[in-house]
Amino acid sequence: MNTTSRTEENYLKAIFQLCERSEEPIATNAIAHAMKTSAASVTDMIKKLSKKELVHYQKHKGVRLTDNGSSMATNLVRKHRLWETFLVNKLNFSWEEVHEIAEELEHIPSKKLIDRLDDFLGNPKFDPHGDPIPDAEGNFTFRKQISLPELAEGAEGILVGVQDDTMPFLQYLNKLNLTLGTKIKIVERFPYDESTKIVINGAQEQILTNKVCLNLFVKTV
Amino acid sequence: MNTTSRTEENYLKAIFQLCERSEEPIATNAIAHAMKTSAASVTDMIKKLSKKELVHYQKHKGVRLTDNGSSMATNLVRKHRLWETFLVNKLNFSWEEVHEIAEELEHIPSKKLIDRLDDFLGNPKFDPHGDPIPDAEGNFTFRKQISLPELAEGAEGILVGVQDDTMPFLQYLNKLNLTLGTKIKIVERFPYDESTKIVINGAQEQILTNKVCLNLFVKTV
DNA sequence: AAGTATTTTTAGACTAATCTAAAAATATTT
DNA sequence: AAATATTTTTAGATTAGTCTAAAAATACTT
Repeated sequence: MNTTSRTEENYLKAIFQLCERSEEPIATNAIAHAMKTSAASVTDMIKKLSKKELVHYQKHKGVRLTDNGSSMATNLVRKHRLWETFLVNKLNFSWEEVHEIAEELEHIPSKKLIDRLDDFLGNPKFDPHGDPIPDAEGNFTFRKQISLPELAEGAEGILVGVQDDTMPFLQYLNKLNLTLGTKIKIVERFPYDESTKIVINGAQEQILTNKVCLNLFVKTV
Repeated sequence: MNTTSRTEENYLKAIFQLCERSEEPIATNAIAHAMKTSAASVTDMIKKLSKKELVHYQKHKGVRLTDNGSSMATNLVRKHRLWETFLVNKLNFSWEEVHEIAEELEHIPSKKLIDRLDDFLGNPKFDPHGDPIPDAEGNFTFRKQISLPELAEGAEGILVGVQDDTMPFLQYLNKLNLTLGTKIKIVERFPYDESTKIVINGAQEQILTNKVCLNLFVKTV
């Protein structure tokens, strides 16, 4: 059987996401933490993925995705983000509700399905959290974006993405009226507590903590 | 854990479908055949479902769904048929392609998802094969329909459903231009080989075998 | 009603994914 | 560089779902 189980897919996706943040091989423990499982289980699975040539692996040296593993993971990301877009744009879900459901939908296997869905949605390049959606060949669209702390005092930007896409953060942004496409102007920075005063859509003033600012991506206008 | 696995769901659905055709308890072998597995596996699973009170079961006496089991199965049918409708109506799949993909999609757990999908599709009452879609409470819409052999010679009907929804049959119907909504007139029956001559949409003449006729449902106009 | 055939259940083994606990390897500290 | 701490791997057990083969129960025939 040369098929890939749901569990294997989840490991591949977790490794892919850890790879994005580091050049180094990924540690067993890091994967165990991401997958909420034990290091022993990770070792077992790594051996299995290695046998299938989806990861490069040497004992005690951590793990990297092979080209094959990487393209499988990219395809999962594509499916995840397209389904999220469907849920928000067509079924009127809000951006913080969709992650969990998309975790399930991303494992539906048909390529034809996902390509038809892509067309149905108008071949979107970014998902409801501003993350890029790879195309059928695995190419990501890059956007020149900067995090809010990089935006100069007095400058303006459009909110185009978030770093953290978990429920609590997205719900907090909802409360602040911060949705994708919102215009943000940096009014003043307060070194004392690293907070930032912004104006939202030229109207509403707001103080943001540094933690929030680090999780917001804007493009300059 | 009071959750229901994918495998358990598939057994429930198979039993539900067997129940539709008989008043008698369902035999272990019948389930084994439907699930393409061994009788031994079925016995194991039946015990498990029985412990969860999803089926009534006595050794050697066959199996029936409990109210609980029945409503879970109905919900699976609802999900299956709504997804099929989505695939055909929104993603332009043809009616013979959708069964396999819907077998996967029906296991996605969110109730909110399926109710939103239902609304998005305009709360359809029948799927692309003419089968009724139960509502969120599990109620089926019944339609007065008869199979083609019940339609009198000279009478007309509109094709509203098929008994067999497997690929080969549906593809055969495609070749004959027989799709849901087609007008069928019985021209003449030939007792010699039990075949039937029909006219499709008042234009195309066609001979159908009894096997095909038995699988077609029409409503009279 | 006795014997045969069929169906169903039990028994025991297998695989995938997981766990805990212990052993081995690597990294850090003094 | 030795001692300690951490990380990773191994070993052995567990669970869900499956299998085959044999035993038990039921059904069919004559």
